[in-house]
Amino acid sequence: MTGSAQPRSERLQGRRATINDIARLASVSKKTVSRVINQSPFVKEETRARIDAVIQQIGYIPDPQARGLAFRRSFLLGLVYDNPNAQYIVNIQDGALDALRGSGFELVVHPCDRLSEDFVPGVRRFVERQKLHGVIFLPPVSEDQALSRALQEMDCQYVRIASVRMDNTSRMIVSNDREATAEAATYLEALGHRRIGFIAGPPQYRSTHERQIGFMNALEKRGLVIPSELIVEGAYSFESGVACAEALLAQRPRPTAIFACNDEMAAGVYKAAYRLKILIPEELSVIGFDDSPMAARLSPALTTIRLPIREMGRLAASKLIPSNAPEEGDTGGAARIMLHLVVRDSSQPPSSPAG
Amino acid sequence: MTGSAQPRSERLQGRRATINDIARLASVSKKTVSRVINQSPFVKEETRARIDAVIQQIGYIPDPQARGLAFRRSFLLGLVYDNPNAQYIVNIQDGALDALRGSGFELVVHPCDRLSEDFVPGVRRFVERQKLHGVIFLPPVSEDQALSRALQEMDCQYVRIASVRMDNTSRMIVSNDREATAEAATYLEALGHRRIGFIAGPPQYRSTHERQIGFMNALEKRGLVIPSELIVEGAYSFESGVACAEALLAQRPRPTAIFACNDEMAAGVYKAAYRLKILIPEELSVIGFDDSPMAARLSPALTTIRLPIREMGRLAASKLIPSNAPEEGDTGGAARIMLHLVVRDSSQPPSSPAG
DNA sequence: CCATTAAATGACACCGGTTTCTCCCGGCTA
DNA sequence: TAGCCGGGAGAAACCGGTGTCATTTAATGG
Repeated sequence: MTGSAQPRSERLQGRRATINDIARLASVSKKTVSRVINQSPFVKEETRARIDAVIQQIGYIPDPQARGLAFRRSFLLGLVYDNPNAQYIVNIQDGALDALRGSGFELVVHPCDRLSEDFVPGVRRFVERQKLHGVIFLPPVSEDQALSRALQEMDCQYVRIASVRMDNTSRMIVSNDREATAEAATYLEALGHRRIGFIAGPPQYRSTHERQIGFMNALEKRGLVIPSELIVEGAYSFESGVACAEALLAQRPRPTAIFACNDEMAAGVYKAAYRLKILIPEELSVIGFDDSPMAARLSPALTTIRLPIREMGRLAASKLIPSNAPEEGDTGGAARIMLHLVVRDSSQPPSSPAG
Repeated sequence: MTGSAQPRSERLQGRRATINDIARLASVSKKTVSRVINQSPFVKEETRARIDAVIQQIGYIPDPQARGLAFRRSFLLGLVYDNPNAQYIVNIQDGALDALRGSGFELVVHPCDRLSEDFVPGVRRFVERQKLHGVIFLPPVSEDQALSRALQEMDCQYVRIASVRMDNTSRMIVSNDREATAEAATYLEALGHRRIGFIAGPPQYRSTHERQIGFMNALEKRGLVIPSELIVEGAYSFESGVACAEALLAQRPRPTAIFACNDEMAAGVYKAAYRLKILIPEELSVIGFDDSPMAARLSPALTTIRLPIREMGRLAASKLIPSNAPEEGDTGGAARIMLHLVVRDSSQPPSSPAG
């Protein structure tokens, strides 16, 4: 009895089970097992059941490397981003991973430097070496034209997350930055603000223009034009936010509200106000953009435009993996993400309305 | 002439070059090319040079999937973390990717839920399916005993990032939380603070105990014992920070300083102080822990203990990849990370020293 | 009942590498 | 000169799957 123990795992000592083991145990060829794994319709129900049973019993999991080798494609998705944005990446990531759960795909992260000489070749190497199943590009890489061209000839599907549609062919997750900033502008105007400072982003980002256009147009519609001295250009960084806010707050009459094109810069506004002993929101209303984790943690909590980052990541990933039920709102090409203003404690009517 | 053009890329039309192409072009067997790729010493210098030349010229890159299949191991590193900590993960990640650059390894991220039934099996599946070359565990997963046991039998090297040494065998990146909080405590005491509130973390984290012990011991050494009503237990979350701070600030006499065991909760202290119209730092000094991106963006900028997260990620990854020059400070087993207090604007001597 | 056809399955090569084993060759020893 | 040794290189099998195509089986028609 002792020698012939271990009835089940014949010859499978410690080794991971392979497709051959399953084939042998189910008395079929490995090809048929392969058919079952890949859900081929040409397998008799009875055979499929038998094979499935063996797979279950053994706890067999096909090797993604071997599968990928044969498929000439991996089961990896790439997430490509440029360093500076660091803050929200984890959320995109978690959203994407949400969509990937149970799909057999994994997410490989790949930061890069868009200004480097090696930017496009680097991304290209990454995609080709790993034979990625798909790639998600975050802004600002998602807006890069050179990369866009390189991708055309690379036989790799990808999704871009950006604030404007790039072309009609590729898949995108587009946010309606214009309408969102319009909403913020309308809100401020309705509160009674007339002297409003605007801190824009750096010109190389598409979102910069979108946000500014939406904001200004909405104000103009309500008969308000912001003088150019109240529009300053930031760099989407905290430090630039401080500097821009100081410039704005040095003017007389002082603006009663400042809209910053992202939360980082809005935090900079807080800092400047703190230094100048200007109270938020009593003497200055502040609105940001992103609803980054920090927004709700500032005191007072920042009124901002919510970017449903996680949801966007989820959508992007789900566009890249084969799935039976297409995501709701998935029109095949671009998916529009609706942004909205989240009113918190950093905004209120001006104490002494101008005009 | 027209027909026989394209002199170089014989038969290699659009296809990616393989080891066979290199072998053919260099007039050697594929095995010899493989030897060159893997830096085998048994290749004549002349042969190696010829092969290298062809590789360069063609721009050949070995396929990691095929290589992995033969090696029974992938060229992927896993980064396993539990969701809630989201904030600093990107930094660990970028640090790790720093170390991976050019190594041929890639990083696969894998969030998980430590409280789920499927936690250990899930991580196990991840590691085994992908045949990971190595894994990095972040706290609190890095402290999990069940996972630790499961890993023993899994033939996969891993590094744990944590605040205490777990055992002597496995590789770790350990931070000296005790000494760091001791430094903060000493600093506060030296400023003249006598009534100091302490917001601890949740008991299931090892770091919670470490930080508390270090803090309290240092104060005791200087003859100061914090009464139990000034020690409250938070959950490492913003909301818990608010609640704990409100509890502390409701006491009379009010504490003149509060140490929160992470920056999230410190931001909560800011919030509570803001609501109660208590000025930081004039009426209340606040110290946090982590030096998260938010710390410097709060107003006033938060005095906190800097966790060199990025550096820790870099170290962890470099411990997992084969490298000629071992990292400095790499003693093979655990690497100690030194933390230090970063004094910013949220701390100053109390306005009316107690005692 | 056999021919015809579609469904179901299997044999074998292949994906792009590595490992194992064998062979060849030149130099050294006996 | 035979015999041994070890560096250098190649042939063939293998890693664990999939593609192609042929073959078997079952279902249908005449």
